[in-house]
This record gives sequence, structure tokens and C-alpha cells, in this order.
Amino acid sequence: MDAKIFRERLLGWYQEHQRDLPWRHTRDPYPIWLSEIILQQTRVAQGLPYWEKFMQAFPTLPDLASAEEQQVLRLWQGLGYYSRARNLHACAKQVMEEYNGQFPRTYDELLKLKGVGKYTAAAIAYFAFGEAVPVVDGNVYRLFSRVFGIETDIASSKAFNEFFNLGLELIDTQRAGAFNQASMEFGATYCKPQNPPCLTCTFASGCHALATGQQAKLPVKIKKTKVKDRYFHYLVFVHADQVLVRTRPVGDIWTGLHDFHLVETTKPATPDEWPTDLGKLLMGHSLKGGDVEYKHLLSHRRLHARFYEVNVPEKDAFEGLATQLEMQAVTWGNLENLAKPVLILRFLNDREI
DNA sequence: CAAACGTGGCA
DNA sequence: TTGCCAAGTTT
Repeated sequence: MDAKIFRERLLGWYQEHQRDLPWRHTRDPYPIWLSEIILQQTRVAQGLPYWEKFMQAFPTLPDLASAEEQQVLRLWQGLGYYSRARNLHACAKQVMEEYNGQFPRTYDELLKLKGVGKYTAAAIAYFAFGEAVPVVDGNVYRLFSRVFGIETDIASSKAFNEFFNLGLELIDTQRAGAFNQASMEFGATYCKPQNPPCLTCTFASGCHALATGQQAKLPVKIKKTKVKDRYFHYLVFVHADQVLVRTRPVGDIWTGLHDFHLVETTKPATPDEWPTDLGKLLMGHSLKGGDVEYKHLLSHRRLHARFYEVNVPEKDAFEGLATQLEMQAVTWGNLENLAKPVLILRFLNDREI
């Protein structure tokens, strides 16, 4: 399909069907950057409330830069991929210190910012500064691969260059218009991963995938990792209105966030089957619970968390137990008042600790 | 460059 | 229920 035809159809569709999103009403790079970080691997419906929360709490870049990292993480709770929150904060400080509080205006400079990769740099360069750089995200991979019949594995590194170069051909450098927004929007809401409505599509004539019935096969994405199961047996020690929390170790899921002491197994296990003596040890200490299960599903792993609430009548008597359990970096606190970001699991909502 | 990183919606 | 995967970046 000719570049001009593609562009006209895409922009024609977009004019009719674009969503009204708050970060589209501005060219201020700050709210645009914030939206792009939040929307990495995240749907608009899920990210929008967070964008609003952040804009409320930190209306300007200096507000965010001068905040405590803990406060940023607390606001990010529940969104996932928490390194984004740390990079967000680090980036804000970086722009304040290295760029005099002004976002750099070019793709190459934007790429140097923390948490800003090829996609986000292109998006900001385009949306805030009008640089005609094509964005290549999951939606663009899908749209281009289907319409033009590209069978390159989109997980491979050369795929990016191939799609980026195609984007350069398709984008109109003279009057770039809303090309990038339109291609992402179309991929997100019309040329969907499953069951796209091809018969009424504006690209119905000329689409390679429709002509060959390859909609479900494209884009090609080779997946390799197999699913692993992890079983977390949480011990929630409770004393009056306080619980024992700890900082999660670096190098694992939820790094630096807070949760409770846990025993991990690779299979379902009851306390007496745990690889430590913990289960037996706790039998004498009113171990209750075991009825709250939190299932966490990822593309390549399944997390199963079960919670055991352990009542601690006297903190002093507990010290010996804590030593035996080899518990480290733990502190007592009221979850509501903790000044630290706490990993909110369903358990907490259920129990109102 | 493969692997790791969260969560929630959908069929 | 299970699998797929979404406006990606970092290591």
C-alpha cells in the first residue's frame, strides 16, 4: 500500500474515532512524559487514574523532583513495574539538575533520560516538540505487520529498525499531523490482538493480513520462557494494631517494597512440609489463617501467596522467636501510617490490619 | 540479547 | 480456568 493512501486512511479514521485523553490537550513535555512512562506496558484505562493522581500531587516537574522517593512509590502502588517509579523520580531530578529544569527537545537528548527508551523518546519528541520521529510500540508492530505482511519476529532487535524505517517512509515530515497518535490509537482500539473487525476496516482493501487470512498470526512474536510456579507462605505477625513488615530484597520481584516474612517453596506445601522448622515452631503460637490466597499471574511465572496470621501477645517474648526465624530488616508498624511504600496485597484489604 | 520486571482485562 | 498480552526499559 502506498504511503500516501495509508496515511490518508489512518488519519481519516483517527479524526472520527480518537479518544479524548487529558495529555493530548497540551504540548507541555511534563504531563506528556508522565503519561508515557505510566502507559509503558499498561492500558489507558489502568493508567489514567494514576496520571491524574500524579498531576494532582505533583503539578509541575520541580514538585516531583523535590518529593521523597518513598512518596512517589506510594503513589505508584498497584501499577506494577516499580522501577518505572524510581526512574520517573530520578529523571525528574536529572532534568532539574542537568537540563536546568527544561526537558531536552530532541530525540537523541531525550534518550539520555532515566527510564526513557527509544519509544518514549520518540513519543515526547513528537508530541511535545513536533519532531517527525515515528513511534514504534506494540500497537505499531501489530498494525504495520498486518497491513504490510511483515513476518519479522517483533521480539528480535532488528525488528525495531525495520519498523522504524517503515514508519519514516509512512510519516509525512512536512505535515506530520497526528500520525503517531493515530497509529497507536488504531492499533489499540481497532486493529486489536484478538478478533479485529477486519471486514469493516478502513484498510480492508490492501491489507496483506486480511487478504491472506493471517490476522491471528501477525505480528510474529516468538515466546520462549516457560511458566514457573512460586509459592509464598506469608507469616503476618500481628501485635495489637501493628504488623511486622520487611523490605524485600534486591534482585527479585517487588524489590525495595514492603511485605512480610515468608517461606518459599516450589510446590504447594503445608506448614509441616516447609523447608524450615518454622511451621512446627509456630504450631505452639496460635497460627491461624491459611485461608487467604492471593494469586498473581505473569506471562512467565505464577505466584501463589498464602497468608498465615500469627498473633504476638507480647513483643518481648517474640524477640527470641525472631532470632530463631532469622528474620532480618523487619520493623513493626501500623500499615496505614507507615512512611514507607507498602506492597498492598489483597490480604490487607480483606483484613483491615 | 534473553530475561526480568506487575497488573488487570478479555475470550 | 488458562493463556495471551498491553502506549517498554534495563541489565
